[in-house]
Amino acid sequence: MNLLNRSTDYAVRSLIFMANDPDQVTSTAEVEKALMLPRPFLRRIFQALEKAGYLTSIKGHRGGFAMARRPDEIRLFDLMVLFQGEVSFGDCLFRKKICSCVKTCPLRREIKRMESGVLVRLKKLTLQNLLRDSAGKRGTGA
Amino acid sequence: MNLLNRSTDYAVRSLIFMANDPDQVTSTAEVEKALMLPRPFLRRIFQALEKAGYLTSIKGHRGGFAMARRPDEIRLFDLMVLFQGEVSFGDCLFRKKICSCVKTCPLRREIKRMESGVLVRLKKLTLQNLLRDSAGKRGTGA
DNA sequence: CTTGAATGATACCATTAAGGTATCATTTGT
DNA sequence: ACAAATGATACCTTAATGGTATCATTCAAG
Repeated sequence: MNLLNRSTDYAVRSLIFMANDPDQVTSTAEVEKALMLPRPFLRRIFQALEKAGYLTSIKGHRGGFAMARRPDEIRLFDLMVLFQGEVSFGDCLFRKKICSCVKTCPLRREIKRMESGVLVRLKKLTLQNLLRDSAGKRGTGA
Repeated sequence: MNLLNRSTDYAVRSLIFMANDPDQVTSTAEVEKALMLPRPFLRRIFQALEKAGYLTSIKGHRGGFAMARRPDEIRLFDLMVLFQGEVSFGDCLFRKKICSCVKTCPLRREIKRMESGVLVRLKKLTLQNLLRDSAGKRGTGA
């Protein structure tokens, strides 16, 4: 199982990388090289980040992307929503409909309880928190 | 996202159902009828539960399955392992190999922290806990 | 004023896993 | 003997994920 999918994961890694030089313009090519992530995929991710307001894009020769928000304004939770949709552990599995017993289902109740614990943490966790630890210069980033 | 997949989910529902009459032999046909779950799929699930020691099977006409363990000995966590494999939030996504930075990756560290919170709960949670709440007779089970 | 390096927008593709079905053999109560 | 059950296993279908490709546009630099 994975809490994050690739898009989210790559987005976080890239943002950490870029946040080490917040004013610099970074091209997908650079990120590809530095983090060894596939460029076309990165492009799609960055475009999404741009649309969502995390990055600004600079077009043309020597273009690229630059941070549009401070790292403490970027929450992991929001990135997950962006790339994975609703974050939830307990989508009812009962034949795709909500089963009649949602309200009382003890199993779901427990699952939801665990979910909310994780959600609290995810919503608190910002890029800044991750940066603090990954300390320092542009290297492997993570 | 879902913490449980269908197999686990159906397994839990079925076990709850069966545990309401622990000594009775229950056929997949009955469970299909009562819980409206697809019989061939249930069969596969029950066979797995039997192999893993949760159920005993009675072959032949009027056969079926019976509980082989007490509900307080059946942990959700173990069912998940059985039907979903290792329970983990943070399988490294970095191109399928463990990336060089596993040890220090701040992202992974956080993910693992959340994971362990959930694992603690999952390992504590038994069928008995779920039964207590679902209270009573064989009905919709949940 | 052309060239090449970059993004914008989008369509396409391939693989895998999940969910589910089908089949044939065997067992066993009636 | 028959019907109703499991044992074992192979097969199928679909959707999501991860990733690629393409064409148009922008723009700095020579």
